[in-house]
Amino acid sequence: MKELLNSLQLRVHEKTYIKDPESSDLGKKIIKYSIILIDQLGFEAFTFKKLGLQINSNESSVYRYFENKHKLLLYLSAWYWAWLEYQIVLATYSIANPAEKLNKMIELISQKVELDNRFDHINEKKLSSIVINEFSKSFLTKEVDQENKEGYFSVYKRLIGRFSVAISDVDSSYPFPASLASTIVEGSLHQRFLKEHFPKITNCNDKETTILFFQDLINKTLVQKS
Amino acid sequence: MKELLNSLQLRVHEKTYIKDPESSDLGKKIIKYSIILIDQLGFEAFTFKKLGLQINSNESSVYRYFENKHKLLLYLSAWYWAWLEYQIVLATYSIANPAEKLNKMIELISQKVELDNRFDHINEKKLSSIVINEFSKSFLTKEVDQENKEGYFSVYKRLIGRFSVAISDVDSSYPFPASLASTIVEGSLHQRFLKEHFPKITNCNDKETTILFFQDLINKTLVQKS
DNA sequence: CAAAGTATGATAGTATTACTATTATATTTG
DNA sequence: CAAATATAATAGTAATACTATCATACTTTG
Repeated sequence: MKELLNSLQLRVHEKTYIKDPESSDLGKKIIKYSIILIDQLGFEAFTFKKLGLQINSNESSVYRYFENKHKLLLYLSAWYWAWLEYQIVLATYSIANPAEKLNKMIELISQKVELDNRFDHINEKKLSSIVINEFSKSFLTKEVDQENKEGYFSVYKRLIGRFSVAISDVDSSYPFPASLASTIVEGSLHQRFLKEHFPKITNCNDKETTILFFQDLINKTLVQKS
Repeated sequence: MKELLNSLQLRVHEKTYIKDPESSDLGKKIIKYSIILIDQLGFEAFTFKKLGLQINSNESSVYRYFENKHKLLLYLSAWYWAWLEYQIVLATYSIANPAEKLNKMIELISQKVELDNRFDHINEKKLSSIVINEFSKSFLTKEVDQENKEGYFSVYKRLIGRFSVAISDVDSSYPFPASLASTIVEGSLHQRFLKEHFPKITNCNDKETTILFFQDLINKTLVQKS
């Protein structure tokens, strides 16, 4: 089992890249240092030129992997959501009780991310910061409908779908499972942002409170079948 | 009363602008057409050059009012939140029952915006679209802490504070009033975005359902004092 | 092992953006 | 009418977001 996990590779929608970054050393370097640089500089100040400089490679070489930095952000986000989905599926697979399962899912999505050494070139902690700070920018665009149609957000939507199903499994009569699911997923990012930058408009101040807030929310909102 | 309202002018943090756009015809034209253009092109493709062209003025003239388009977005957002706050305060001032008051607040923040003809040069419908699509970009930056310290987000935070107080007025024992408040305000924007672009991950499909979703959420989450 | 193919690097070039600076002109005010 | 102020026009700069071309190095395969 552990060996299986060690050779794991997450599949990301192949339209996000021109050449698969997992297919070469340079590609992996691009991923590794783009995560470091975007986290450090922010998405706006990040450029392929700076990335090329950082990895002792060339701007033009980066362009052979990704069309532009927006597509790179789509790639990184998709990877993150796929990674989280994987964790969630694995950790909740064997939980039979629907309420317990949903609570576990909320814990996994709200908690502080820890490094996953199965993926050497990806710093999941920094990547989760990027998702918190930049993911919204990947869909708040004029091209969102076209890109959605082309499937760039399918992993993200599938994850929300899983929450939606888990919600309905707890309370099949609840009328807004999808909205509650998307509110929790988006909200978990937002509360973690507020914790860092606008502490006065959140009560979440550590790992525990963020989880408790959302668990309390669903436990009160949903009526458990007994 | 009506006359009073007609001469109304909302105050926006004076650091967002170099010269107050309300103080001249050109300034009002800049506001009016920046709303139209940002809504049309999206924030990324919007430039002061295009705006100058649109209003038969000059790029350099626009720069005399706003340092850059980011500050303009801060201005427009602050105006929107001040406007919404005003509506909410006015509409709920006389409601004594806390639960009824909070429900009304949620209605006002979740509903589709209608034109307010007291402000001739501002199209509130388009402005609300801008807030839905672009507001997050105004704080998801590396400069957020500095700008927050300088007060650019104070109206937004004050509005969330009002929700937080209203929540505690309904249920003083509820442990996460600020988080619930920020989740509702952010969520109301997010659900309206999803309704347009990701309908599969929301149950909100019209004005009513968005309001009902959030009202249902607080009515179940909060224990009313009876 | 040589030829061909592929990946990367280096350099140059373009259009656009996000400004700043300067000067000219028009309008307002004292 | 003079002075002050607002706006317009033009030019210029550095950076961005690419595209194109060519050279070179490394890899595969016949």
